[in-house]
Amino acid sequence: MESPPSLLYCGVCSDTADAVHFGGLSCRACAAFFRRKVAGGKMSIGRRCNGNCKLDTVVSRRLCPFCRYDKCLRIGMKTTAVLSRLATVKTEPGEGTSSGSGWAMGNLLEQMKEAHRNLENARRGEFMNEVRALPV
DNA sequence: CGTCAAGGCCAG
DNA sequence: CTGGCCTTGACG
Ligand SMILES: [Zn+2]
Repeated sequence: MESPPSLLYCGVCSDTADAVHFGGLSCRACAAFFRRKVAGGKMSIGRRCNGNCKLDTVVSRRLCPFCRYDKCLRIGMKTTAVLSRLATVKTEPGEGTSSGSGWAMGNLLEQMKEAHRNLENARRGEFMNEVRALPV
């Protein structure tokens, strides 16, 4: 089948995504980046942006590795999905509110706040990492 | 059995 | 470090 590439677009760089990754629309690049950042915990960012960088293109996204990570969480990607395919956007156990996924509902804000909370934790961890990652 | 998503490894 | 392709696993 000539699978039409027009359907999924990366919410981070607007690149063509072949599928949804970690609960968020992302291209392989962003997915791999996210996974390596979370799963591996490696990568030296060494960038202290306030998160006001405008990541909209395939070029601006690579300028700020942290901003990309920031946007990744905002588009719906969650670190909990890394190393676990059974953690994406699914009806989380415990929430039996009729029908409806965790998203697109009243708890949408909850998800957004959760992502933002992760950002604070991530930024803090990144800050310590970049400070300690200083060579000599 | 088929499809979708994640993980791993490779190349630039 | 970034982007991509391939492979494997799980779920439907
Ligand atoms: Zn992307």
